[in-house]
Amino acid sequence: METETEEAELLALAQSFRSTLRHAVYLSRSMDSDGELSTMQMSTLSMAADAPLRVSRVAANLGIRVPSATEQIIKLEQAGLVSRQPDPTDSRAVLVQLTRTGRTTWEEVNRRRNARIAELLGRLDSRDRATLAAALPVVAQLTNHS
Amino acid sequence: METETEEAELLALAQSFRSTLRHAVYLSRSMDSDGELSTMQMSTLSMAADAPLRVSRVAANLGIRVPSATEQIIKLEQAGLVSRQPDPTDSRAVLVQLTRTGRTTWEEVNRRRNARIAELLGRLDSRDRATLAAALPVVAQLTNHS
DNA sequence: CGTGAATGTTAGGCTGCCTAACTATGGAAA
DNA sequence: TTTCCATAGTTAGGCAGCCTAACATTCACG
Repeated sequence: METETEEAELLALAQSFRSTLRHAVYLSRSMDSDGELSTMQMSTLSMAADAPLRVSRVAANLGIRVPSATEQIIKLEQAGLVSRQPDPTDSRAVLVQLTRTGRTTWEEVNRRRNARIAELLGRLDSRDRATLAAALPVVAQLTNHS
Repeated sequence: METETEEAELLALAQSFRSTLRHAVYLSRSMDSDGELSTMQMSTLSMAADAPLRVSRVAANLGIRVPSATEQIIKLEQAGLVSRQPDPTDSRAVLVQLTRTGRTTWEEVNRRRNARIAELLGRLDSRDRATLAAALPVVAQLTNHS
């Protein structure tokens, strides 16, 4: 029964994957705990850095509900990183956009976090780095499909 | 300047890695939202499944503070999945161990979540699966070193 | 002994998510 | 035009999970 061993291998991989997922979450949390801005807030700024967007778009991209997005956006607004303007083409909607301070802060935090991760990755030998790099798009594929 | 391009590549990889990390967290959150048990609670059960252990060990392994671990453990206790016994060798300490219900529940939830991830992984072609499998230990290495 | 370290628990607070209920605008159909 | 439903967002209230500070108990050592 070829399919049975395949199934077993798949389950074994799934278990390793889940375990690694925990590690990843752990790592992500430790990134957040520099106190600056949460990963979610950084993601929000990233989106707005490309172009102004609606609250509902932010919520969808973050995978959270609209009221939760509103909450986060209001915090970013109070921190002066983001502004909320009514959408001229639809006055029900609100456009979230980066302020100048928001952009510079975002760039700087981004730089710092990239450097921190780069430092971690730098400890790997180049073979491991290549392995990791190859796997990143696969993970992206996994989450996009679901 | 060879080292400069290396540095730039490392930063680029770091950026991709951070982005993928977000995806991973997203995926992990969606796993949790089946309502059953949180990933952290499952991890706690996993530890206790091996052998009874102290609250402080649970906290250390989960990367949280002792009071937070106490909180989670009490919830697991109230759910009947875990029992708290004073450590016979040190009556300050508390040993967390699985109840019979705890073990069967843990096994079943584990099975279900493995199956869910396996189903996701099954959609990948075998080449991508191999790439992913190769990268898992690298990620583990990353988080252990930090 | 007695004093400082170690182990947990309790109390109180914060963040981030949720649902339900509401306001206001848009759009289409009578 | 007017009515009515859908869409966009906010407000209110609640819950989970983390934190620090303060505490009780036990241990271990001088």
